[in-house]
Amino acid sequence: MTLRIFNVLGREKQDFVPLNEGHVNMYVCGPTVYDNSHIGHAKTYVAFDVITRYLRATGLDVLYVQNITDVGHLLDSGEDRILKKAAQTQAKPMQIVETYAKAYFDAMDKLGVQRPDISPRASGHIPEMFKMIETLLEKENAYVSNGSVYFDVSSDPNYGKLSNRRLQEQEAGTREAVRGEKRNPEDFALWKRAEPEHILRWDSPWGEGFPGWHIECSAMALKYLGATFDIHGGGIDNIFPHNESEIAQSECANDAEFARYWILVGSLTVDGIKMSKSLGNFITIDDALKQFPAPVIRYFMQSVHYSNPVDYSDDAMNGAARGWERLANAVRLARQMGRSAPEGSEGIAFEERLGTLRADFTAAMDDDFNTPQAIASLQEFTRDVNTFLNSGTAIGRITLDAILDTYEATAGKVLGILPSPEADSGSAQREAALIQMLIDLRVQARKAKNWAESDRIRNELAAIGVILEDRADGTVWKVG
RNA sequence: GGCGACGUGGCCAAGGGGUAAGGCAAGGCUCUGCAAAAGCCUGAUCACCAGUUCAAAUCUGGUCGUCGCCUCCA
Repeated sequence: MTLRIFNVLGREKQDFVPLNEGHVNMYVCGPTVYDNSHIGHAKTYVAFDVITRYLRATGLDVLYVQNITDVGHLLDSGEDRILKKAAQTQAKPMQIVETYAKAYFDAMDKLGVQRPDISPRASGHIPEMFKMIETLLEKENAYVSNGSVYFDVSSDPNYGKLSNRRLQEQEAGTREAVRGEKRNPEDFALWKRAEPEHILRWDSPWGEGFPGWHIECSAMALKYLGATFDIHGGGIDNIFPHNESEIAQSECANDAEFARYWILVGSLTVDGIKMSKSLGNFITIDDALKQFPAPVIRYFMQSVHYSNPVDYSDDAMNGAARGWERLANAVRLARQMGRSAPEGSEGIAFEERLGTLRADFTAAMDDDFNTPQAIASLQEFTRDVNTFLNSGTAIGRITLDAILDTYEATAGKVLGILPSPEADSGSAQREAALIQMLIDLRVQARKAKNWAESDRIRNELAAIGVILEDRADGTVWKVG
């Protein structure tokens, strides 16, 4: 079975064949760091995190580049969004950038998103952009106008091939101020002349200015991944004009195909509508983490295929939380049983079921990273695991470890949704020992049928977040 | 107006020509001092209409509806 990917370029599912066998070069459009990251970012970057993890799990060597945009883009008011924020907070632009770049990485770390191999910043690649712009000028794909440089869309017959947009059909609704400088309204800026009040500015062959809206990705992708690379990712909302323009610039400048596979992620809405500050439905990742643990958020994001839009709502999140809980409980039970299990391989016949789960999981992921299907496989598997663990038959350490290894290889390493293991630190061990002492006391009370005392211990532990569950073979605990 | 996605049981959501995965919720049951956890059982003909076909939720055309993009956006 080979991996198949829905290539937005061409809109069909294709066998994935890397340019260089065994290696995958991937570029994903990163965030503009001018504010806290929200759950829409979480959806996109969790998706590419899982994609990267899966590619690596299949043995591919992935080089994952994701930019940090820190040069600002124009707002429709004509203001630069980073400058706008800087004015609001009386801070220097680069202070804003630094603050939110850190916040972005913090948020991603908390979500268990593995960091890209390279996180290049636009502001550090101005020379690379110059070079590409100059090439485009030499080849007459671009022209200078009043201190700015524009890409001449009419010079690229392929413009529109990703988004299926043909020029004539678009509204010519560009801002008045800029329209006069362009030959065609559809032309986009490679370099923009800086007005006097513009703080973020660089010297350039065309005067002081700042980079256009799309050139950074083209320049950085070229630098780190080469003219042609395997996968370009991002949010579907950037398909036009951003991704389309990236392709145009790069393919005209490099005389080579740009990205071979385009993977674009569906957007996230909140209660059915797009997040926006003015609507007050803007949910940051930190807000979400106050309500739900990271694995639940990941589970939720992956319960819908990456290419589909997902709607964030209390009902959906609570459903995801309960569903995740079921998987997590089975894993935690297996871990607990492992601590007191006999060393042997009793119950090893269950291994056959481990094999089918791995096969089902792989088949699902090979089919365009079908995480909802993969999770369904895990849920069915978990039903069988629960039946097995609760069957009362002796289960040896080797068998329990095999079950846990299987969870780790699928839900853990690839999906990143396993509950964190109980820490091995000294204080955690002390805590566990104390809890065990209380459990032992309660066992005495239960033997004496002292239900009041038994319930008191359980309730008081519950109040501090330790949940006790009585099983036929003893009492287990978990942090709730 | 143009481009694109989508409409599957109360909710979330896979599938996508051969007769509807999975999760949540609900009800019943088993286990159980109670609780929790876990397991078992119960439910949809796939927005609507018209075609193609031996066969359609899956293909084609149309209708209605929802969402996103077309200006920065993950």
